[in-house]
Amino acid sequence: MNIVFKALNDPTRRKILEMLLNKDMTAGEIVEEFNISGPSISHHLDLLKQAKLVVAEKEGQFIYYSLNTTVVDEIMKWFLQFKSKKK
Amino acid sequence: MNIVFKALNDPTRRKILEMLLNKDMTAGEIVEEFNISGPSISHHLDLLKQAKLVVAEKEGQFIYYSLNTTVVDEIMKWFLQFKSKKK
DNA sequence: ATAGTATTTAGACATTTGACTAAATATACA
DNA sequence: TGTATATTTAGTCAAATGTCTAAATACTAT
Repeated sequence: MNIVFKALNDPTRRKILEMLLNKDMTAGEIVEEFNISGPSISHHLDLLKQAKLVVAEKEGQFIYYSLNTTVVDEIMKWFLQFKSKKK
Repeated sequence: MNIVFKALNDPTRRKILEMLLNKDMTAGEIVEEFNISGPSISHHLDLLKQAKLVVAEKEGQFIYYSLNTTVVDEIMKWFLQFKSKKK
C-alpha cells in the first residue's frame, strides 16, 4: 500500500502510467517522451515495478513495459470507504 | 492533483483521514492517537488542509478537523481511467 | 492582568527523493 | 570477436520531507 502511494506521488511516474494506457512501450520510447535522462526514467520504472503498477518483459534487446491494473483495484477500495461516508 | 497525491503519501496522514471517518476530532485528540509531537501532527494536518482533504473549524480554543470527501471524487476519476482499460 | 490550555509557527537536523554522469550488463549483428 | 544499441546499476548532490524543541499566538478562566 505504502509503496503504491509512493509510486503515484510523482508527476513523471503518473504520466508514464497514462502513456502505457495507450500502448506498451520500451524504456527507450518512454525516455524520449521526457526531458529526463535514461537512468532517471529507469529509476522511475523501477519504482512503478516495485509497486506492481507496471510489468517489464524482455524482448530481445528491448524491455517492454505494460500496465498492471490489478493494483488499482486495491487502491480504489481504500478510496471507496471515503465515498460511502454519511454526512 | 499533485498536492493530493503528496498528502496521501504518508501513513500518518492516511491514518488521520481514516480516523476522521468515525468522527470529527480536535488537533489535540488526533495527537493523542500517535507517538508523534503536536507540531509534527499540526504540520500533517496543514498538508491535508492544503490538499483540501480535511477542513478545520475553530470552536473556542479548539480546532475541529473533519473530512472533505469531495476531493476523493476527483482522485477516483483519475483511477477510473485505468479500470476501464481493455486488455 | 495573569496563568493555563490548545494549537501553530519557526528553526534545526537526519533521511529520503529525484536528478545527473560514468560505468556495467545484455543483446544484436557484422 | 568486436562494436553498436538498450537498459540498468553505482555514486554524487541539491532539494524536499518528517521529525523534534522552543517560541509565538489565541482563547478561557481565575
